[in-house]
Amino acid sequence: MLAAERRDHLLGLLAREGKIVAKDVAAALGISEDSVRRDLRDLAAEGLVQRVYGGALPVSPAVVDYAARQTVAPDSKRRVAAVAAGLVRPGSAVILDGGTTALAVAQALPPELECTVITHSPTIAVALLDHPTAEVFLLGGRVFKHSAVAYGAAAVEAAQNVSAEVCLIGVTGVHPEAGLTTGDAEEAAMKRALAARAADTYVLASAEKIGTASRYRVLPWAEVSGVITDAAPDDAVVEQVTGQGVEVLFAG
Amino acid sequence: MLAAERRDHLLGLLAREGKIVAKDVAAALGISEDSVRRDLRDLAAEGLVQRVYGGALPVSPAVVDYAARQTVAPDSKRRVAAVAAGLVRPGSAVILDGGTTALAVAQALPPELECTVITHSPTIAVALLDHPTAEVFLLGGRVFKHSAVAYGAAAVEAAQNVSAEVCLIGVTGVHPEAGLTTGDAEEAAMKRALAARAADTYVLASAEKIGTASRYRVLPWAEVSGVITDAAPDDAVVEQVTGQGVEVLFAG
DNA sequence: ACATTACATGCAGAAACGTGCAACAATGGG
DNA sequence: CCCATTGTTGCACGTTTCTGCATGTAATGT
Repeated sequence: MLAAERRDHLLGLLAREGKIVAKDVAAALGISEDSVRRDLRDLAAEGLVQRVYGGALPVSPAVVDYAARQTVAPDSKRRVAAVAAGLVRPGSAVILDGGTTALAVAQALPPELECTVITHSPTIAVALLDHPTAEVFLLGGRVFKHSAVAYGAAAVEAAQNVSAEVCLIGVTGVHPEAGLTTGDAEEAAMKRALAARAADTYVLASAEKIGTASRYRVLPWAEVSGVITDAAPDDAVVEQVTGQGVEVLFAG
Repeated sequence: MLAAERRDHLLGLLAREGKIVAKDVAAALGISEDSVRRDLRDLAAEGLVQRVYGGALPVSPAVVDYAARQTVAPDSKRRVAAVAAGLVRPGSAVILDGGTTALAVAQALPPELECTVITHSPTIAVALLDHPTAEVFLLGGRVFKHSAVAYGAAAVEAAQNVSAEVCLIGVTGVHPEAGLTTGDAEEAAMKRALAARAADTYVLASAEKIGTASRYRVLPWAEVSGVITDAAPDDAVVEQVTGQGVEVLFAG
């Protein structure tokens, strides 16, 4: 990340959020707090920001848009997302399904991680515009409002032209016998197409989905490499899944 | 690799990614960092790039700031967008290019209007999730951070499978002789592919773009149905354009 | 009052920079 | 055809700039 670029980023952040917290920015960008402080000092010298203890504020505190606040995912989702993000190796490609947990994964990708993200979710594509190094490949198709992702024939066809090391998919049901399930047939087909293009498929399964099943099957256990969940390790259902030869990663 | 070719490559890269890192470009092209630095120095002398430590940035980094994308468009853009939205007939399909003005068009579509929106901008796709009736078809491809749209070979290919009544495109230059121009060759090709799939092509041209030209031509006037602008009707350039047989719609 | 956090300063390693120089290719007379 | 000139490219060198860590100090909060 270029120094000048970082300064632009700070100004954009200030315009968007109305304030800058040095510590948070440093963590978000993966740089030291010293650099942020130096940048803020310089920007303040140019009169572009107002330096305050702990960060900076806009010079004219009048016009602040708090509307565009990014909503923060709940803790459980964030923990699952953090583990999932850890599966993405530098230089590799990852297929990201839609849904809020997958979005959390995108936001959890370390800023310095160079990787390719393949997704059929425009929401995730937009979220990753902020990411300094991630390359995004968007799978097109008809966009469905309720799930906010592209699927259907065109999207499935587009998926045939990509491949990746890892695929991270979200489902509505995770059941020992039924496997992974979801509530819509087209959606199931799309997820299946995505999983087929990756060497390993991991499922993002927050605790409340464990043990439930929906109408349409996405994948049988045989085609799943692992499940990432925040459920308890001694959960009966989880143990049954483990018995199917599926790796279970716990996001404690 | 020719020197001039290299310079074009740098300008394209800057338009696509929003930044140039000297070290990375040198590695990617297999040339020395010195050559890249020399090119950047020359381009900066011509005012085409802004030289910074480690690479270069666009001359006006504010033009496509992601923060600005999210906030409300200025009045002039909103007026242009309103006129453009009026071109979309109920039940018809419209191809929407990327950019802030096109986003404003998406936001200006009346909620009760049933239409199909075809776009290569994930930002617009997300914005239209709110729209109750609009059907969105997303064109996939590699997503470029700086312009926040998908283009490249895959996106152009995806565009071949759609068609629409109207195409609304944004450009960086609108010039009587040069026609419509933009700063990146790939981007120009994408816009061209979009325009080719619609019966009528209209250009979103806020006043400041009138009379300017960039390096790469998108379309000649013969292939443009009309221009939507907030420039003055008696503007000399506008009158020249009208003389080319192009309809000019004023967003007063 | 005390612990915690933020800050400034100094320092060292790393990275980027500019300059000069030599090798090389292209152009243009002679 | 040959040679000189010009311009470009990559390398080597010393210099400047940046960055993160460590230290000590100031500000804040409990």
